[in-house]
Parts: sequence; structure tokens; C-alpha cells
Amino acid sequence: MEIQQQIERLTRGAVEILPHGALEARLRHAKAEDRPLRVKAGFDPTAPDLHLGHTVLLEKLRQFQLCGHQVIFLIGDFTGMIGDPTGKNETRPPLTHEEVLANAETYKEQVFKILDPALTEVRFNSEWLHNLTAADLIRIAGKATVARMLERDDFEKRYRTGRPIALHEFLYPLIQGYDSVALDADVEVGGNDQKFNLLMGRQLQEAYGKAPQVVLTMPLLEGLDGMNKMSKSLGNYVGVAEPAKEQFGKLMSISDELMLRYYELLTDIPLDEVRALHPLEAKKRLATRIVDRFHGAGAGIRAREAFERQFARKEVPDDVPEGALSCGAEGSLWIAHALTRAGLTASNGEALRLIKQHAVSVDGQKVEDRDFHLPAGGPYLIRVGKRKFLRLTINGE
RNA sequence: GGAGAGGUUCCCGAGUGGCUAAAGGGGGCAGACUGUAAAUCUGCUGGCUCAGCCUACGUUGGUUCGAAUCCAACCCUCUCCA
Repeated sequence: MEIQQQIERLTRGAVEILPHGALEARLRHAKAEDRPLRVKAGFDPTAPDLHLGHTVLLEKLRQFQLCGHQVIFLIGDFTGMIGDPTGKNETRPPLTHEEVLANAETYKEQVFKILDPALTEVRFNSEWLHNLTAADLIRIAGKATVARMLERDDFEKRYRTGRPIALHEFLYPLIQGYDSVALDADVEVGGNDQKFNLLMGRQLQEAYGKAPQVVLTMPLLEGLDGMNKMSKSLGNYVGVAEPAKEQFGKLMSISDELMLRYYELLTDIPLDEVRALHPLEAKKRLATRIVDRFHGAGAGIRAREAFERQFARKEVPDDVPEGALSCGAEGSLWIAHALTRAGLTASNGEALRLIKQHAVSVDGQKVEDRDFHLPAGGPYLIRVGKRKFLRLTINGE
């Protein structure tokens, strides 16, 4: 592939590529030597549940692979075994070696839905860090200065406001940088928040007489709310391992603006093409594409059809779960109890609230009466709100 | 080590003896609108055997007819000083 073409592809969505012009120079260099670039990206072994936010990086790595380059998927198991690099989550217990390995397996499963295994090298940084001696570490530490460390935003801020910075926190960027030395990385891709660490890699590589890597940072993907970064704890995420229908539904609920952002960071479709489409159609295509990626070709279309049936045509979905409840000797079951016991609502109070809000229907009939009882029999088609359905049978004694 | 501030419902945050299941905001849910969008508007947002009762304002005990509110001890968090 032509270098210019590669650059276009590789810089899409990137926040920064440092230093200026380095990517092009490195591509030319590699071409001259007739070898692929070694592209490194590090991942934390504590969170093997990937969501779309993580896939921004993976998508970028895939772009490199499509250009013929080699990706090094680095699992930071050594750092994971020691603890949290920011020192914020003191409660997070260090992982055991077994846990790290188990997480790594989960990682691979999810990651190879995007990356090409033939062009991916999975590595663990314990490989070289585990055997480092104190002398080695001190030697590495000698390559960086405190002033340099304090340039990092959060260190600077904490130092200025007199909050503690544990000494070992200085070592994390250092160690991450050393990984680049050990791996001979040509390029390191990371989230924008990792910029400092990635630059530390350059510094160390130089100190060790190697060519410093090109640093490419990607933005942190906004979550479904369009405001905060996508994260599991905020609940604004789409999980890689989620069911197709869930993924599709969640993606259809984002704003048009966010949709373009997702297109930019999660696909390689030209944005002009997207803008030419009706936003609804564009969004459906985005959702279809993403579902396809994680659930295999064809899954996207199926999710799309199910979605259209349920919401556009307001038909009952074809996979309504079934359930049965017993009503005992009374011969009928109070609607609130039925909803709660069936798990459609969290409590009778919530069930009654929803009834009052005209959100509950049985066999297409809105339930208006809070004392409504379901006689033994059925199955009844119960619907709560827009999305919850259940085919419920009431058993007599 | 010294001085101060504070811990309230999912979150933030008001409340300083009864009218408080507890303002307001956020979030969430539902309804309207729509492109199941977003934005907007409206309603709801502790539990139950639901005109009643029970559980909730850091923990434990106390004062009181009555406490999130007053008192005591304890635990925890934060800020300032050294």
C-alpha cells in the first residue's frame, strides 16, 4: 500500500501523532528495509470485559494490520500483579498469576474478533520485568528525571496541591516505557490519557540506543450519554460480549452527533458517505456493522430486522421469553405480584407505578386497574414499557 | 501531634425537635412527540398484606409524648497548621 494511503488510514481519528512527521518517516524506513512496523499497545489485565471504548484502540491496530504491519498486543500482567498504577483504587487487590492468565484468555477471545491473529503477537510484560534486578531497575530509573516526571499532568497537579505521590507511581511510566525498549516497538498506540507514558517509551528507547517509537494517541470514546467517557461503572457502554439485540438497541439510542463520532473511531467508512445518508439509516448501518463484528456476519441484519419489527412496526418480538407462575388456591394472580415475581419489575410498588403510567399491557390491552388479576390460564402476553415482554402462564393449584 | 469541617435516600445536596419517606438537581424509569433517536414537555422514583403499616438520614446508647434534627461515646472522611 502506498505510504500516503497508509498515513491517511492510520491517522484517522487520532488525537496526536508525535513527533510531527515521524510516522511517515518510519513507514518509509520500514519500507526501505522491507519489513513491517512493530506496533505496540498495552492493556491492563484487570478488566477483560471489553467495551467499545477499548475497541477504538483495537480498531486502530487493525488499521495497521490492514496496512501489513505487525501488532504486539501487550498484556501488562506484571504491573497488574503489583497493583493499580494511579494509586487511587487502593481497594483493588493485586491479581494472582492465575487470574492474569485467565483474563488473558478472555482478552484473546474478544480481541481476535477485531485483530488478525496472523499479524498479532500476544506478549506479557512479566516476561522481561519479572527477572529484572534491583540494579536493573535503578539503572532504568537513572534514565529519567524527577522534573520530567512532574510534567505529567496528574503528578504535577498533585505535587502542586500537596497531595501524596507514592514513589512507585513514578516507576509505572518508566516500566511501561521499558516495555517499548524490550519489544523494539516502532509505534505505540494508546489512549490520549496515556500520552505521557508513551512518550516515556521514546525517552527510554533513546537512552538504550534504539530508535524512539512513534507515539499515536486515540481519543477516549464517549459513552452512550455523549458526555462522559465510556466506562462500565457509568453504565454508558456497549459490551463486546453483549447479546446482539442489546448492542443494536443501545447503538440506536445514541445522538446523531455521537453517531458520527462512533463512525469515525469504530469504523473505516468515509464520513462523507455517512453524512449523505438519512441519519436513521446511517445509525442502523453502524449498529449492523458493529453487531456483525462481534457476533459474526449476518448477526447484524438479524438484529436490525428484529429491531425494526419491534419498534418501527411495533410488533411483538419473535423471541419473547416464557414463564409460568402459580396462583395457589385463589384462581387468579394480582398483576403486581405477577410482574414482580416474573422479574419484570423490582417491586410491587414499581409495578403499580408503571400501571398508573399506562406502561403495562396484557394481550395488547392496557392495564388500567391496579387491582387487575390474571385468572389461571394463559399464556398471556405481558408487556412492560417499551422493551420488556413475557409470555406468562398462570397455573392453578 | 494540634485546630476545624463533615458523614442524609442510586449520586450530588438542602434540611437543625412534630406539617419529613426527607427540598432541589443529576441519574433512572414511564408517557407524549419522533427517526424506539437526540432535544423538549409531563409524571414517577424505599418496601409491604398499600386510605394503613414497616424500614431509612455513619454506629451505639441517651433526652423527649415525639429526633435526620438535641446530648454522649465510638467509627470513618476531608481541610488547615506543625
